[in-house]
Amino acid sequence: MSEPTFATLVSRWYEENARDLPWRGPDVSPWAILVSEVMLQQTPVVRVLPAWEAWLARWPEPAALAADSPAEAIRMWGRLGYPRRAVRLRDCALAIVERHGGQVPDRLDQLLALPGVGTYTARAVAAFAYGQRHPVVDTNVRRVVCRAIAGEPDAGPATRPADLVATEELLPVEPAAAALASAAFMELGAVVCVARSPRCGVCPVESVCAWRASGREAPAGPTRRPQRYAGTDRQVRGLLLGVLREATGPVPHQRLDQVWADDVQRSRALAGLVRDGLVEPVGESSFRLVGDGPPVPVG
DNA sequence: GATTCGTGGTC
DNA sequence: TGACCAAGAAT
Repeated sequence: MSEPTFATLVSRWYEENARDLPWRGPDVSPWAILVSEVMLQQTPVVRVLPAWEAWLARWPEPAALAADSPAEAIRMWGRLGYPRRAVRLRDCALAIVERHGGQVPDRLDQLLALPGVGTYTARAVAAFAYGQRHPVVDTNVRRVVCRAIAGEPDAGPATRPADLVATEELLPVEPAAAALASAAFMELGAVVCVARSPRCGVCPVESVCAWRASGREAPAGPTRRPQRYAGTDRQVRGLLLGVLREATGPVPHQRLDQVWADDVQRSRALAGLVRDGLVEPVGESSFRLVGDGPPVPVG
């Protein structure tokens, strides 16, 4: 008998220790999995849980969401952050209806062509919803592979093609086992091989970890610029959208003016929300979430 | 490739 | 307490 592979070690650990997340259930639809993946883009699991349940209770399939307004999608999105994802997810539902008869496609190229679906999400759906063999590399997998295999403290900020190659080489040949291994890598990175204080004492691959062997050196070089928030356009956008989200229908600009004193920055933020398809002008002096009521007369 | 894009929790 | 972080995508 040969030594168990890296994927086998992590998969065994996963089967004993995985969190009981609802989108991992046996009867979860590809649509529900797609929704979970989009919500989980940069948003912690604990905040996604209730939003995912509510979203699918209201829109159990793509056609239902496609038939509703962007405004309702934005409201249901709540405070998950990056609300453009809500609009894109609805655009995605429209595309699924128009291009694929309302069924989430199972081909990687078709998934990638959907709004709001990038390299990670397309592969995650293909693997977790359809059991295909694709490397699925998110920030967790990237960190696990960089540390345990390459022996490096951490990876760069974005997933690179090399990360996909390195991960693919770890996957079992059999597709279902490969999909399980991908979920296991993600879980390990999310729960054990975490960014700040990795729990090497309970790690299933501690004995073969290259980073561990090298003494767990800290990341080198200048740390990347921290993402500040206070005072940015993002904060102003969030404040503006908060008012529009709580309102029903158009809001006079005077009310929006109250959320931020700087006219220039406030106007820029509002224009950005309009450009991004989140907000639309109504008449000369009001704004609303896109589609939040009857169509705006043109001309 | 570097930026932009929310929100809230942790240490 | 403010820096850091959380299943990325689009430009």
